[in-house]
Amino acid sequence: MDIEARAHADHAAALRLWLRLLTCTQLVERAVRTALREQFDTTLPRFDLMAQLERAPQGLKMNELSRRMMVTGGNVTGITDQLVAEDLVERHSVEGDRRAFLVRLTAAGRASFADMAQAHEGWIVQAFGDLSAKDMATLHKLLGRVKETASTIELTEAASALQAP
Amino acid sequence: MDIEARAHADHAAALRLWLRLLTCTQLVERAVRTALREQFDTTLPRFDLMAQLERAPQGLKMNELSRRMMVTGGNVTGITDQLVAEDLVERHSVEGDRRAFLVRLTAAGRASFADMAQAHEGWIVQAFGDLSAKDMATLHKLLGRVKETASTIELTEAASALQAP
DNA sequence: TATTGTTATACTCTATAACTATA
DNA sequence: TATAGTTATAGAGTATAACAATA
Repeated sequence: MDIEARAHADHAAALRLWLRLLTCTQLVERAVRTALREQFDTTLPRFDLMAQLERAPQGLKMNELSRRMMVTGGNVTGITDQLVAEDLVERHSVEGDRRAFLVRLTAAGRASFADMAQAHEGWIVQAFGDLSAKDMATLHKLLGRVKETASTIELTEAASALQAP
Repeated sequence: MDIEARAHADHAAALRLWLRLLTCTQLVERAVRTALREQFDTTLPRFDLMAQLERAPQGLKMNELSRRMMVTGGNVTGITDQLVAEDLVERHSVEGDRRAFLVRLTAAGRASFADMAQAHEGWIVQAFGDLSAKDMATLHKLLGRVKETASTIELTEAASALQAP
């Protein structure tokens, strides 16, 4: 196979891989969203926010939540407002910076999250359950490299892509 | 490690794997959506619909587009309407079934898609470019098994999950 | 001036359900 | 009755930008 043909084959393989990655994620994500709504009357971003707080018992600032959830600040405010209204999380003032808050789970929030997390774990184990521990480790490792690369994607301008040497 | 501990470890591995899969997909998907908007003033579902038609030169019926794009029919109608208005796709009547249409790319649609597909290929190759052909094949194969499993997820009721023997 | 967080707004994306026309 | 497609609507999810308060 000459260089050009190999490049073409690699490109096709990358595209196939991307479509399959997208399909897998959509299948699992859709199942999780539906189940969260039907069984717990909540949404994925709400679950995600609570999951972040569960892992950070000392609490997280709004901008840190925003970064970890990969969404902009306004959205975090809205979700936090909802959860505060339901007594699942609390805003605590921060010593020495009157602009900021630490958001924490309440006791009720921890209990609620524990229920959801148990069910969630079941759905995820179902989705990946056919894989051996070794297969899961392989996938995790390879996707780790994708994650590194993808987080540095530079969006080539269409024009310059066509003009590139 | 006893059975229970192994189960716990497997569950944790499945959860980690799911989070990484989700992160990878979100990173790439966000880059693609942004680039499609900025460089081609279009959206991912529009691109997806045109990609389906590119692979089916004879055209596809609305319900087949709906199935392949994994969205419900009303959405396909809306996207198709937009693309028809921009002369990128056409609805052709079907012999022998006056309810149905075959949707096809127009010449302008094929040209437009060719431009976008070239840029898209570049973005995807960037995202997965650090992987060898062998690594891509491994990922593709393992994700194929995830796809099979995930497409049959049964959403256990919260109550029954807790009561299960 | 820069940062933290909020508010207001608009748009994409999707599902649901009622509907029309045809099979 | 069932199917193909459309319409109307509601809600999730997100980004942007202007804003207030504080650093």
